[in-house]
Amino acid sequence: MSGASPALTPEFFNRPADKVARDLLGKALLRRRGRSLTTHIITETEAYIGPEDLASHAAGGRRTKRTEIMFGQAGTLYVYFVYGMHWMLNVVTGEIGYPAAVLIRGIEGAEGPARLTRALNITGALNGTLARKGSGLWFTDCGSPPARNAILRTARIGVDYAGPVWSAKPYRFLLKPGVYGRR
DNA sequence: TAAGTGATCTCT
DNA sequence: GAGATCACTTAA
Repeated sequence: MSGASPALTPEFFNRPADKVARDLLGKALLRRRGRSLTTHIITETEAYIGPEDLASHAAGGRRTKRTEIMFGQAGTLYVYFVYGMHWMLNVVTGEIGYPAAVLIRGIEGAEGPARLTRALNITGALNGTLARKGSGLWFTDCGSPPARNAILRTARIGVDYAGPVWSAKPYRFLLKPGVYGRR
């Protein structure tokens, strides 16, 4: 259960973002820095889905230098800087030309989107790279997927600016406490 | 509950 | 160029 498992492919990510977000729970995030390789179970994700999604950076189909990545190849890493101090790690999903991504919000041992990027030393240097084995960061299967009743769905965090409808969408996914040794 | 921190985007 | 905003965390 480590770098030996095959990496999740662009095909895995070329699906609706909410499905990808759900399926990433219990998967492994692998980080290589020099000779060190670490493996981390994903415990929390959020989906940002398409031009209609007012919580998304690409809401309204907005294409800027920053959001351009979200329109690109599924499986590409989207890493951006926010609040003057935090890096956020996302993976692009869906067809090229359709802006969508999944925010990785938590891994076992580092719950919280900024905490995990700090723990794994993830920065904008990874922005725009394809997540694949041999790059600095990629994903693998990690045993059998969690049971459906081990997964919680809630509204997304910190997206009140999106208005009542879109901030309430149940696009946040997390493993129930106790699953995969999570406390 | 509020401060911290700086890139990014939208107006002039 | 100026001003607002921000997919968060920490310390109180």
